[in-house]
Amino acid sequence: MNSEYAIAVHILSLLNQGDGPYSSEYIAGSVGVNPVVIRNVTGRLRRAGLLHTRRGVTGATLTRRADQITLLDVYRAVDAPQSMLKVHQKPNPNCPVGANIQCVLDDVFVQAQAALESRLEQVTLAEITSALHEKAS
Amino acid sequence: MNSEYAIAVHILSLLNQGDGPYSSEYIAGSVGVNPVVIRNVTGRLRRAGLLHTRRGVTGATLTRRADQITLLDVYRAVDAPQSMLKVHQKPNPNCPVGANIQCVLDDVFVQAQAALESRLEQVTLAEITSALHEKAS
DNA sequence: CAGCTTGTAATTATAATACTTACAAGGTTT
DNA sequence: AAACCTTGTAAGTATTATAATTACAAGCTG
Repeated sequence: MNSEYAIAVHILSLLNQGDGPYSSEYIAGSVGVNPVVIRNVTGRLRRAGLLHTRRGVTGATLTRRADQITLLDVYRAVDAPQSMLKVHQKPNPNCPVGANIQCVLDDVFVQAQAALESRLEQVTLAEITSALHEKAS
Repeated sequence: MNSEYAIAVHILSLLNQGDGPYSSEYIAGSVGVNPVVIRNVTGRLRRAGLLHTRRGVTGATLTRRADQITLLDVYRAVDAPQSMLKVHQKPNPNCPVGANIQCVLDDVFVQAQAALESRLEQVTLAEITSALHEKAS
């Protein structure tokens, strides 16, 4: 898991403040990374339909209200893995355990991942913004 | 996340078959990694109190029944991260969003992680063994 | 004692992640 | 139109994480 997910939420939180437009360079300053990283992440968010950008013109805008964007939407937008729990790659197919462990583990890992994603689905960008305001005051 | 967790479950599943003792080299053959990797993981499992090994003597044995070992026990035994979702490291403290995003995100990530772990807690080693037998038949 | 085992430190190899440079494509301003 | 911005992307480098391996001390057993 890389940190693009956290960066994506950070970007959307900024956009949701409203007083834009924000250039990729400005956002990069807030996030603490190179502007190219911002442009790559906004690219994914755009392809996922969460925001709108135009080549050559400064700023990005959300395509829908913040209470209509869940953290699961964001998770799926970035290149997040199917399951964060990794199965080992080379079990011995000649061993009764080795032959089937990947399949059995994958079942469990998918269920655990679903539980995690279900929790992310319950949090909206609007709630993140609220929490940020609360911390700031 | 590394694959030590999957390897740990694999090891415990082997031990739960009963017809041991299994040397680290034998286990390595089933898992598909170097014997040293097995010895490192069994070391963590031993320190977590899940199995018993002795220097110089072949084999490892479970310290309790398989239905008393959950996948969460195993997860905590290996060096699994507090949260699998990573917060970005260098947000700008002079920006209202950057100053608080880590804290807000961490709250959410901890909750999501708890949901995942709760699911792991519901699965026992005994159930993994059952699933393996079912697949094998 | 000889020959095995496990435990652990240290090293190397490989892969994942992060960072940066470079530049084309497109818009805006004068 | 020209100068100067912006975003989108590809490509290359640096850094870090992970995996694999070597080496050997500590310990058991016959």
